[in-house]
Amino acid sequence: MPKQVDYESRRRRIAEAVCLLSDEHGPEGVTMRDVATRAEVSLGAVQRCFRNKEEMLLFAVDHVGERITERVRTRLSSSPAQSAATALGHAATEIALLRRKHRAEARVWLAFVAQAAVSEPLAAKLRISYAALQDLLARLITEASESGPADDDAATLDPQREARALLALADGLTSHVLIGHLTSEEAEDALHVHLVRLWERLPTSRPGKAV
Amino acid sequence: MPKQVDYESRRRRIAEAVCLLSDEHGPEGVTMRDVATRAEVSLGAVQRCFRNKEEMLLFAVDHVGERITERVRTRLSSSPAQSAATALGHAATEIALLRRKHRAEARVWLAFVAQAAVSEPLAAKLRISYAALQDLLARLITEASESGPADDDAATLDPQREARALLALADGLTSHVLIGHLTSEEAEDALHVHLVRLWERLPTSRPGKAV
DNA sequence: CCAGAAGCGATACGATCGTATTGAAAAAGG
DNA sequence: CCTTTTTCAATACGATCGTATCGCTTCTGG
Repeated sequence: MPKQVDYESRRRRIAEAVCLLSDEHGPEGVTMRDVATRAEVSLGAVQRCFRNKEEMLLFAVDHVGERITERVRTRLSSSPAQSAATALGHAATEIALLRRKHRAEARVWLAFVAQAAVSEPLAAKLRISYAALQDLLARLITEASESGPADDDAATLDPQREARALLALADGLTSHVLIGHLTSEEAEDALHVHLVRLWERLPTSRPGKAV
Repeated sequence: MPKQVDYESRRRRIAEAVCLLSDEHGPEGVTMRDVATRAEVSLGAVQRCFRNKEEMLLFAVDHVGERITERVRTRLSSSPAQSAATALGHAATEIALLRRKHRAEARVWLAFVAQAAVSEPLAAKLRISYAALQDLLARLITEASESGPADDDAATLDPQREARALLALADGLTSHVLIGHLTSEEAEDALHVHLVRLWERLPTSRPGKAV
């Protein structure tokens, strides 16, 4: 066989280029040629990595999804959760992609979400990422409510329900920041308020204050 | 002069076609030719109505924005607010575009939001619509909190802050429904819960139950 | 050592896009 | 009634897209 190339790393490299270009012109605005140029490979190389453009975009959205969920996870394990509540705050803030550093990632994500409303295979990929994020949030909420005193009264909070709302709020805030309707400070404030109210409803005795 | 045509009505007719096609293929996927066909006019007619494609898309997004805000307004005036709280519920549900009937409108809106993250003039248009919606929500929240007993204690709720969060939540829920991560029932439930908790914080004596 | 499979960059091709242009039809003014 | 101006539909044009194809290089298995 001929020169062996690491296809996996090349695909990732191309996915990075797709993200950079999607950030600039939207995912539909990226061309195979631009991707090749940005990834510093030939057009033919891109074609050999992916059968067609759609496959390339699908791979890229998977790539972004993994990066985001992974970053949330590392953020959680790095600050080893003084309390589940603060961990939840970190996770939510991370998901909202509010930091200016991650503005590009947020734009890419939003662009793919919009595209997914029209492309079912893309939507399927996104659902996987969203389900993972929601489960993660729900788990944190569960931990947070269990870390409190024994919850004597019956059902206090439905973690999945709370996670759904939190995830939707984070996503909505992110898009509003992206189009300039909100400043990132306003968005962060809204997220903060939401979390504080969530904690107030936890059966925990001490009214947590950390964020 | 030659045959006089009503340009304004034609522009609206074309905008409708743009919406229909954006719902199917995304706003970037619409072509001038398809728009002309769908609007049952010639390509030349479309060109005479709008200098170029971008102008056409901008007009279309304005059109959708007006339709949405107007529908929210009429919904409010039609059910003459037994209480400001129920009016707020109606408004939020309407904004979230959760009804299947308005799924297309929601898709169009989401598509334009994503596009706006890349196109500043489009973002400017969207900001206007969002500001109008947020103000409307804030006004309703204000009314709702004033309808209660004299709020003796100081600041109880910041209407603009609550409106921001509510709007973001509605938007996030809508997009999650669109990509199939949530059912419209789950989204409606999340919105409902959020509103109930909002009312619990109102200085109103009677813990309102209507939605 | 060498035949051949696999990877490579470059180019070609057909389709489709937005926009420009063209010539005929139509309505108002003199 | 005829000129003039506006509108119309249709076609032309250049650019750009995704994809297919084609030699040439490069490395491995026998």
